[in-house]
Amino acid sequence: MRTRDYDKLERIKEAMVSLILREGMNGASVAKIAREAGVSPATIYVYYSSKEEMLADVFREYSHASFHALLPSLSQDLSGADFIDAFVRGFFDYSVQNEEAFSFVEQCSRCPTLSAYVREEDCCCGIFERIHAYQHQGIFRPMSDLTLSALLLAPVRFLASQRAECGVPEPALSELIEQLQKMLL
Amino acid sequence: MRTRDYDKLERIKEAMVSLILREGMNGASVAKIAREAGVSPATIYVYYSSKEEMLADVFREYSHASFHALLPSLSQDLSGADFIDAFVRGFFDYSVQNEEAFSFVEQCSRCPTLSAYVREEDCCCGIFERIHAYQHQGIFRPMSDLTLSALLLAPVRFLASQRAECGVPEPALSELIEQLQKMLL
Amino acid sequence: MRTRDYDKLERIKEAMVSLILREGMNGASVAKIAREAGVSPATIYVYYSSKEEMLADVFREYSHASFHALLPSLSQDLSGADFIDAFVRGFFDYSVQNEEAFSFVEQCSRCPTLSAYVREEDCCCGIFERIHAYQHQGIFRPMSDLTLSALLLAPVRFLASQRAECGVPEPALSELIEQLQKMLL
Amino acid sequence: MRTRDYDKLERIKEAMVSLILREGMNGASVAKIAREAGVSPATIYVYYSSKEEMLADVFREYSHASFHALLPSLSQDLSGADFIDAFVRGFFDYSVQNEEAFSFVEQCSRCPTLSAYVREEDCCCGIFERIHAYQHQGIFRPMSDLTLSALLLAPVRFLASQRAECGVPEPALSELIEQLQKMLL
DNA sequence: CATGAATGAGCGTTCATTCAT
DNA sequence: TATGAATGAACGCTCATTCAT
Repeated sequence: MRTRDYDKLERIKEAMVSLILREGMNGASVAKIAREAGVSPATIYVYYSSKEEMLADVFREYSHASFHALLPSLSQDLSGADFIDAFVRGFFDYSVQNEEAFSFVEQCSRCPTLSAYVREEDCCCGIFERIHAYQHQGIFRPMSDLTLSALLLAPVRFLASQRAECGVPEPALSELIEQLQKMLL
Repeated sequence: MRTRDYDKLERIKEAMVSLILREGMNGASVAKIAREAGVSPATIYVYYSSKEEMLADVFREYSHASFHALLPSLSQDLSGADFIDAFVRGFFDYSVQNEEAFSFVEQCSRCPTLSAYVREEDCCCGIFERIHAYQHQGIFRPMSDLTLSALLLAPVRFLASQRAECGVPEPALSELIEQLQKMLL
Repeated sequence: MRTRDYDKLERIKEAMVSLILREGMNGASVAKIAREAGVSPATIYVYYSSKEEMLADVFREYSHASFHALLPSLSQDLSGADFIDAFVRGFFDYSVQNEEAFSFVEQCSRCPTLSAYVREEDCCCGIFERIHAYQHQGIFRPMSDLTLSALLLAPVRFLASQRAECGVPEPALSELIEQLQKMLL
Repeated sequence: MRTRDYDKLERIKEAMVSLILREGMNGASVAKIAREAGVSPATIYVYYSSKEEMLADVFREYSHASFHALLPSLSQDLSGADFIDAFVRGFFDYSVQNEEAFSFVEQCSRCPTLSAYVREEDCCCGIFERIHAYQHQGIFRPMSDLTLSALLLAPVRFLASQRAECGVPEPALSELIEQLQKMLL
């Protein structure tokens, strides 16, 4: 059930990420966000104590969201290959469908003043726990988490970010999955 | 008539990327850049017609620079495995040594208003030509350029960006190289 | 929520015309206007969306004001000669007493980027209606509105603008009135 | 014979008045004037010690020019009526044909910081001498110079300034001449 | 004489934030 | 809670002018 105020907060967050997708971090001023959300600038300060806090909060929330959204589809009994397939496709699809949130998180995570607010390992811990389980079973090759992130997350994000320009044909995704399966299993 | 002082221009560029590394895109105002470069704000407009043009120009220049710097060390007669090793280490080391430029490019390429100014394939074409040669010889597995970028560039950039926080131990880099060799050859 | 302070707005307008009288259009910067009005520069943008809009708005308002102020003293039952006398003296006196507004309007109406905002015939229509009535009665000589403006308005404005330097002795005004009566009746 | 440098100075003056006609006094910056004249900003300071001096000088020059241009056509032996006709039409035509200079002078003469540089009576002295001669002969009615200016100059300038918008049909000019003849003779 | 480079000061405007209701 | 008004500071940029050649 959505209360009216929940709507207001939600509209503020959506206005912010939408503006940031369209105009970059510089284009998202408090006044513009408020106008786009249909509230007064002062209202934003009812929910957040500063713009930085707002950015950090939403950055945190959206950083976790993609992984949380993915978990249900990664049931425990998948084969290694199917797990990789499901994860890569799920992560990619989610990023594409939530383009605004994805672009927002990508921008925040490169920004020196914001990146410290979110530690990647806190976001994808659920996923990594499952991979660790696979590794203990000998299904996944042993590999540091950092390498895993570099190989599993970075390429998918890259493809998702290229989609707007290149369209990322299905083959590239399949090709990537195939290579990752070869590499990780 | 006074002649242009290209040392001044260089200081402007360095001030800009340095500020952006420390404070993010929002922190790099024209006034701050000028102060840090030891010039007047107006001087910046002798060399660039707008802040956006300045960002785009330097973004373009630094985007190419890392690949150009790499080319000499990628001699034609390397084995496939050595090529991957040289490229990954070279790319990583360059990114770490030129931390400011690397962070600047990373931020720009995520910014919707700037990313269009630089097309990745225009930057790394020299590298890709060599890989295509390897592919024709059957040394590299056939693979689309997009997939190649996703697998070769994105993970290394990821590790380079994590270095500040995690320190990226040598093992992770070796591990990555090993996996990439398996995958691409 | 705070309510708009129309006294503040009035001070802004007065500061603007006062500055423009003293220093010309170039001398009236937003910052100076704000300082003189005792408000923040940003406050001006609560009431006007740009400096140009502010100039145009006040130009429009003050252009109408002098004619509106005159109407009451031009009662319908004046003889032709008395009408001319009352109009000329009234228009002159108003211009002299509201020196700042008068100078402001004179400057704006000569400025190519502002003059289009105000059409003279929209300002003095009340006056011209009365003259048309006189003309229908055969009291005023038939004459195009343009000629009427040239003969009735332009000379009075000229005298008003000369006053600061020459002091415009009373005789000149009487002389003018006398000639105009001869000409128009 | 025009030397190259004379051309340069002339181009600067023309660029200035042209810009001021198109964009108003605020739109005519030294840089824009220089660009439009095809010279360097610094070159302007070879001829004038400051922008204010440039404005004042050209204001003075162009203020005199219209009256000087008129004198030849006002031969001594004209009848009073013909003199008025020749003067009004000549003054009007000159203002229309030299639209840029006319608009420039009109703007300068209303500007508090510039108007002091030019005294009207210094410009039209030649004309007024002739009128004084007519007055001594009893052809022109006795009248103060101020009133004369108000009646002869102001209305014509008014019509000239309206021309751009209203087109000032010939009739208005004839009508004005007729009235002025009635009044002054 | 003539120039493009260089500048400190100032431009019009918007910023993130707080005030008063 | 929610608001439009209000703001000092800062924004990107241009100004009139001077410098060095």
